[in-house]
Amino acid sequence: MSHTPGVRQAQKLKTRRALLDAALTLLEEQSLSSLGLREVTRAVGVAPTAFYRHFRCTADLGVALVDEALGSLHPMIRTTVSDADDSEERIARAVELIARHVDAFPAHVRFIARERHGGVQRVRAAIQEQLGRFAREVCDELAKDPQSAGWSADDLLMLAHLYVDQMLVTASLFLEAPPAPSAERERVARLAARQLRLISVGRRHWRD
Amino acid sequence: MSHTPGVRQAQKLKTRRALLDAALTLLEEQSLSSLGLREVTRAVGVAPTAFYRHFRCTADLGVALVDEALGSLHPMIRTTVSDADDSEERIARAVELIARHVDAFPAHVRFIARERHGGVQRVRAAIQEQLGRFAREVCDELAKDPQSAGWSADDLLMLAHLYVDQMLVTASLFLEAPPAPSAERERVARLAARQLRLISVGRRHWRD
DNA sequence: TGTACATCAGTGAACGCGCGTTCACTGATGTAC
DNA sequence: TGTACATCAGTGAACGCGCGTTCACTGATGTAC
Repeated sequence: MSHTPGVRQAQKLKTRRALLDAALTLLEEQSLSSLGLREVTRAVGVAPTAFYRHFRCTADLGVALVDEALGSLHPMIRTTVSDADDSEERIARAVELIARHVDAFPAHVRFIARERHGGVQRVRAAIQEQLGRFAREVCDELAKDPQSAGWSADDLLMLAHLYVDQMLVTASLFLEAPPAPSAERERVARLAARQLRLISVGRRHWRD
Repeated sequence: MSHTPGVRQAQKLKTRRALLDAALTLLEEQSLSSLGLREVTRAVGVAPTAFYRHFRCTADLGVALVDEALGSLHPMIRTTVSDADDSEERIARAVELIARHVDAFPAHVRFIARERHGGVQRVRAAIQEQLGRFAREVCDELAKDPQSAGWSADDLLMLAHLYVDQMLVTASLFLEAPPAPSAERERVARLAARQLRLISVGRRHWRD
């Protein structure tokens, strides 16, 4: 039981952070299943064997990255969806929120998009589980809306999955577009907004 | 100019097929960026150097796989969408078509889902291009429908992308569900049907 | 506060292994006459 | 049809290299008294 944080533990966490950050950078141009342990330690500037003080293998590191990356996506998706009512203005704001998140955490977004269907089973499972939790949370959010009166729990969850998938599709489109003020980016934003709007229209007339 | 097919060319094509098939099998449990040339030739039973008679590297092989895999997806998506009108029955049939396609070409579907955002740039680009062509084709199909009267070309393309993405999401859900008659599979089918229905409802009331 | 011992994050040498690529080759298939 | 030569898909040895993992280690940090 150490009450003080401890210099040693602080240094260990710092190295761990450096390993995670280096991995995330390396993963912008390859998949986790080809990421080498030596690559990561080389990028950080520690001996290869230091890796084992933090992770048993690169797959373990991948699982840790999932938690980090989806931890940062979490509030974004939540806000986007609770904003996902009908008004044109609110939809535009939601899309802008996604765009900003992609700008702020491009490596996280890329990692999740890439490894969601990637070659490392445990990482895929971790992502699926987290996205499932998101969908259930979005579902709860939607349930509060008076517009959801008469909807079965099953139908609300269906809609929640549609929103979550749509967020990811949009995020990955922003990822490929040039960053700040570009025509391509505007195009993606307008596309995403109209797709969200179409889903909202479907939602409004679902029980007609 | 050889008028006869030629024993030699036939044998070459046979080896090429074997390489592609072996790669596709190996890619069910890893990503293209970690697929080794020696792995593939070992699985086929030829010398590693034989690989170079067919492809310059595994990325080239990947691009060849994209064309094959999306060639087989092509008619499926087309039929699905041209069926995507309102009736409950037609939507159910479209979903069943997707399910059957996943059963028939699971490795193709997995490959596309995995490499769409995977670590090999040229393969990603090839997939994006093909999916773009699909969307435009679907767009043409939608344009024929009287329901599309008053839709701008842009809005139709937006809807087409929504359908194409939705097809892929659904296909990849079927991929993870146990195959023939399972409760999980039925659950996925019903979910997909309701999502398609919600999109159809949105489409019908788009111009309200 | 000072001392003696324990912990443990990071080291560096060593290992066996499979990788991608090169090269000169072989021998069946194809072609010209 | 038969012969002589060209083509080229697949071979097998060899290469240098970076990989993941093991091990005994070092020395700063932490702990007990």
